[in-house]
Amino acid sequence: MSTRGSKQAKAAMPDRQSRESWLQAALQALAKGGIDQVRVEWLARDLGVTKGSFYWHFKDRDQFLEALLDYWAEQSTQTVIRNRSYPDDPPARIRAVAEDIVRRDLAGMDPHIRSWTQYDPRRAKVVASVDKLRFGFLRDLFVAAGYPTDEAALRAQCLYRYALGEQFILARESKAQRLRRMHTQIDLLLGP
Amino acid sequence: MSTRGSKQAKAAMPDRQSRESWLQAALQALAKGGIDQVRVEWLARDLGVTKGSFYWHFKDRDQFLEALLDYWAEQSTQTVIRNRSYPDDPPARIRAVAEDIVRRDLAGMDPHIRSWTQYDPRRAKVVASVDKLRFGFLRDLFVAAGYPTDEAALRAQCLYRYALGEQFILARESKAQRLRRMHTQIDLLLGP
DNA sequence: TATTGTCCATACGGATGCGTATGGATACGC
DNA sequence: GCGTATCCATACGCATCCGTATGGACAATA
Repeated sequence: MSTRGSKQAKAAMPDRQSRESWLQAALQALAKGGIDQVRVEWLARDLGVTKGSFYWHFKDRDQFLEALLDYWAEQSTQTVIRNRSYPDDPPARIRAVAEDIVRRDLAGMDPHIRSWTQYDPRRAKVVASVDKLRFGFLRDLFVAAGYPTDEAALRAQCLYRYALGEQFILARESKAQRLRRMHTQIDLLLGP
Repeated sequence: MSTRGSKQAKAAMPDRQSRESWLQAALQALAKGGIDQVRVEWLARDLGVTKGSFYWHFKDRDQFLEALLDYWAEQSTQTVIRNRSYPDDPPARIRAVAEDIVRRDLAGMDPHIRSWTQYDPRRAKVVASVDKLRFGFLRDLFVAAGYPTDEAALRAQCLYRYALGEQFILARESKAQRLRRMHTQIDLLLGP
């Protein structure tokens, strides 16, 4: 974690930030309180530096937010990619992917991301492409599990929205509870 | 619409605002771009008045946001209440409620509400109570449709999260498309 | 050691939005 | 018609945050 400089990372030079460390900090701030928690000076304080660093790495806040969205999209699709190389057991893979969605730290970020991007066509496009990728992957798994294409799409949509909605329900439940219920849910969707 | 004064509304006195007209405007702003679009001076501009009005009706912005959340909660649960007096055909009622959730103008507001309230325990509590009410209503319908309690809860959870997730998917689809797919979805959940 | 490149600190100007103070306008009871 | 209550306009101080300008610290290279 925390890719330090650009060329080498020897030992000294404390608190030198990289582009990515700023993005990482922003992602954490975003997860905590939405996009209006992503303030240049606050991130700087979190990182222990000043704005000077920020404006060296980025042109301005807008461009930074652009990069942030891309960063999120990349992180959010790695979940999918990583699960491509799973043993050839569709139901197990479905469970794995769904679990991954719940388990990741990125969980809980979606409401903020979507609230933020909803009314900006450019940004909405990025989110839509993430949705498309993740959904398509789920659908293919249902197809692989033996359902005809329509049926598979339907069930994938149900599961995807379930996983999404799961992040927005503010009930105080343990992760274990959530996972268990999601498993039951998947069993239902893998039924007849 | 636009409840005018407090006592009577004769003819003159243009642009007198009520508490509720402020809340209504705020709700619209919220739906458009999240909580940081709810700014006192912007709402004033929208309503054609100045801040003076705002600070007559409300103590400050915080108290106003408090009231706004309650206002949303009230609006969001009216959907449920209204459907309590529906003919005694559980599947039909399920469809009606689900449609209502999609159709209402409050649809699309949820991501903003949840992004806003997620990390504030007091506010999260309000949202949680709304969820509880709406979910409970759905679950009872599934029970009425003949499922045992666990099964009913499971299916209700699936449907509720589906309806929630539906608001967060930014895909460009018509309302008709969404409704049609939701119907198919419900058929799946009303299956064996 | 001198030089260059990388990264950050400091200090400032400007914009924006919150909250307050005060007075004005209109409607209503008497 | 007069006083009072209701509701809003105007103008101000204040804090916050963005972006820039400028110089300094440190490492790498020669």
